[in-house]
Amino acid sequence: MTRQRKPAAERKEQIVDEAMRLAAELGPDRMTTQKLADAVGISQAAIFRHFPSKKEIWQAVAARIGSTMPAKIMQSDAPAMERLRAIVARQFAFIVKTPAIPAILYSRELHAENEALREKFATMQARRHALFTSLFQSAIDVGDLKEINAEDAAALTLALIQGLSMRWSLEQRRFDLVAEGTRLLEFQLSGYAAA
Amino acid sequence: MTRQRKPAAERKEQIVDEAMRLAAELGPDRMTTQKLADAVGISQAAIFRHFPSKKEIWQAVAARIGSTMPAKIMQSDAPAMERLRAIVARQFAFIVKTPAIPAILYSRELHAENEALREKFATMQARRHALFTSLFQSAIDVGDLKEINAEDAAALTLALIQGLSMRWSLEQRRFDLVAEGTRLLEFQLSGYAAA
DNA sequence: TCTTAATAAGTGATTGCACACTTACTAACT
DNA sequence: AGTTAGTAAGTGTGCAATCACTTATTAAGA
Repeated sequence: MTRQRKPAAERKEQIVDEAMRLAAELGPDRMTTQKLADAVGISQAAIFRHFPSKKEIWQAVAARIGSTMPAKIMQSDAPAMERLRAIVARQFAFIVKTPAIPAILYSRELHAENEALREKFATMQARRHALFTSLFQSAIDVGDLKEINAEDAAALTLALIQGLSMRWSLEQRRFDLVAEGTRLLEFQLSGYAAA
Repeated sequence: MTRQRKPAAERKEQIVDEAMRLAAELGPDRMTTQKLADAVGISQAAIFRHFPSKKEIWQAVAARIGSTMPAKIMQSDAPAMERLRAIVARQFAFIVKTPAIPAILYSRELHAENEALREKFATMQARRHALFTSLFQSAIDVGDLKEINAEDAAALTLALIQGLSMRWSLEQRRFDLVAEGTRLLEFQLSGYAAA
């Protein structure tokens, strides 16, 4: 076999790429180092030159997801609900572009044994809940929304995002996540408009 | 080892019981026939006297879940939103009593290779969506709710149930699913009340 | 500017373990 | 005595991880 050497940094990136693709395609538990090696185009043993264990590969994947996640900022002068819409839309679009996210995040198997992943998930969750709550609250404060419970509204929005993207992932991505997601968000928000 | 014989029917029930418990605890993919045998208190080989393959165990679990699922009927003279509340509450309560449900239903691994399960899931999903839609629609028709899109409201309610119970399952059932769920449903419905 | 030593990135073969499933035998009920 | 529910000890497979070894790339000394 003709060897195709690549610098380690590049190869590691490639391994992470393929790991994410395979995780989305087969499910995290069905991704073996052999399949991963085949996808990358190197031997199974070579995988372990770049990562000391399979677990480390998942850590790298988690790190990659974390680092490419769109930053949640936007020009702060836009109305709060516009910002919320933009954030949610961007979130859905990101998931569509990175289908490994629901596959990995919602996999019980990884959750059960990967402390770091569980931690990361909980933190993300809490941060988004706080962000959404503050957005709802400021929209209420300026009178754009009626007097609702901002925390509940935030929790409902989060459940919407998660429930929908999980179903999208399980149903082999058969429906248009962005369209369906933004449509349902629009519907949810229409109930809160100030009288 | 002292043998503890039991009639096959009883033993099969017990195996299904433990399979559900372990699936909820460890995730379906982490449930091995050895762990299952330990939990039941028989040898691993004995499992295969009662089920020809592991796949058949999952079929039996699916059948059990299907048969114990609460029927969705209620006295039809109650207001539609009361019926919806009752159905959703019962659904959450059932999940709490049967935590294997989200673990199995939302597992990619089983989804990927168990055609029957995927089918069942899709059918359940469609039926519930239709039921919820009709309930919302009749509440609108009698003037209990304002003129909203009943299909969207139903979809949002379903996403709420699924998103929340998945998170409850992943987070090791750390929060009170029934309380949180009914609270969020209440909140969702409050937006639709007729003016 | 050519050797040449050092290092980086690969390979095929193997190990050890966990798994689903099988086989040959055995004790308990009727 | 015959059937049934069990066991102990296997089999083969797939897996992550390791091993001894090879080839490509880089860099230093002449």
